Amino acid sequence: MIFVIFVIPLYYNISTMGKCNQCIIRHFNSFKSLTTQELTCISDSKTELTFKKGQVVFTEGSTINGVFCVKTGKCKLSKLNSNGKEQIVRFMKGGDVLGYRSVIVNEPVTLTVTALDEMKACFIPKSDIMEALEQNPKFIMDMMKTACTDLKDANMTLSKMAQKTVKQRLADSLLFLEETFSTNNEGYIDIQLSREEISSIIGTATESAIRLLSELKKEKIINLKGKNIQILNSSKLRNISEGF
Amino acid sequence: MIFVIFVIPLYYNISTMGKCNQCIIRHFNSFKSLTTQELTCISDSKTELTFKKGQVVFTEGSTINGVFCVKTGKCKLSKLNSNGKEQIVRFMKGGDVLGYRSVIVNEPVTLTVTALDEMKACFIPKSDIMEALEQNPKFIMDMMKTACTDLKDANMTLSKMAQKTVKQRLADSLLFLEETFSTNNEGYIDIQLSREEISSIIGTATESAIRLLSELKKEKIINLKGKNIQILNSSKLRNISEGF
DNA sequence: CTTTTTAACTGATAAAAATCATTTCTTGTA
DNA sequence: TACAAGAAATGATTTTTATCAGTTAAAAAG
Repeated sequence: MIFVIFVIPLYYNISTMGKCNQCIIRHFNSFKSLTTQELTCISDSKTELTFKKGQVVFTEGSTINGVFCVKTGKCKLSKLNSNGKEQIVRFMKGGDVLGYRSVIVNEPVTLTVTALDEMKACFIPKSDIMEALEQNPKFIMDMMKTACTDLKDANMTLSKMAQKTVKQRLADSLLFLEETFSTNNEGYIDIQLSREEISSIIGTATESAIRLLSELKKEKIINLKGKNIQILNSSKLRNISEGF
Repeated sequence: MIFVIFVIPLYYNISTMGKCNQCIIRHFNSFKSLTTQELTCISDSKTELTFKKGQVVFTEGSTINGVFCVKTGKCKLSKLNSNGKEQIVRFMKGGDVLGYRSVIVNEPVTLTVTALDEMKACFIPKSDIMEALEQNPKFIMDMMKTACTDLKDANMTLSKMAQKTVKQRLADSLLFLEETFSTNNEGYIDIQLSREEISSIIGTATESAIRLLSELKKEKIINLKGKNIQILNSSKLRNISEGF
């Protein structure tokens, strides 16, 4: 049903919408539970931001005073390790809410967020979010469910990371990326990542990631064109991921 | 302040306490936010359970109709991978609440829980939990914070798993186990794990875990006596964990 | 108290992955 | 358009880790 709502107004220019009330994106996240009054209140205090590709939204350890509701574009959430290597923990796209954990627990953020393409997001002050959480039981329940789902995903990823080989993890990540970001009209996964970033998802050396991508290409399981990746044989990829 | 409450009634036999009102454990989790009335209600419908070492509380994929509030003992939360190997995702002990994610999202559980020693827990029916969540804003906020903290920990673990070597992960895990379960009067970490379980935490072959434990023993960084592990030099262990 | 079973350990070897070195390709810029 | 800088790719080598095989030690069963 949500999709119907989305499909109809595609010809809108989302980025110029000023009122939360009219924002389609909210139907994809917990903000759908907010009342008209709450949305109006947020509309008045929110800031619309645009991040360029590679621009950092916030850095691990910093204090943020609100959440970012992603409207368009994509970003990566990563952690810098003691050896200086980046580990990508998850991706976010339109509809996702950035920084809610930090706001709710009232702690600095623990992840660094970097835009992967031109990304537009609304910054909503902490006070508005906290007030809505306190006043609106449906809203807090929805946020809670988001947190729980994120937790489940994190545990799943953890278990995969720990037990799969690099090749299995790469196969798994490619399938995940296609599922999350779909494909463009040429059939390529609709996200542009450097080889280094791919290696940061699967937690391996960049050279290893490159080598394995080339292998998969040679085996005609994927197709590579610059940073574009196309999955040619997803069932084979699934088999690799499962270790067959 | 919470600790004061705990220290005084240590001579109670916790396991025979019938009333949630009088239960000390709740001061360590979200149940501290429940009203007397809510606690009384839960008291009436809860079941007190005892699990033997090795006993399974619930299995991945099953549907549970309530949460388990752990009173004493320890358990492991794990996931079975396609290759048949277990991955331990986290541990729980007295004060922790098991299964809340499943109850809130209304989905089957995604982890298997197994007791690691004699474990006592109260089973609280879903209806009681959901009612309290809906009625008591402080309670849902506390649960939310728990979920957020669990999420942060899961992301941290994920990043560690992905970027550290097996030896680094082992060092890290030993420090974590000591921090979480403290040491007994002989100085050993107060949890008994098989070598296979240790390898399931760090995601490696059992033989590798054994070999690295022996190495650490030879280097006088740890001491081993059967399943008991004592950390002799935690700063060296920290250095290993950080890759120095 | 033995026997049986299971877990812990050790060595040898194979496989996987990281590192280092170098080349080729892209991309942005003068 | 040419050039420099960075990214991607590839080969050679080393290190790490898994697997296999076998021994020893500990725990459970009779």
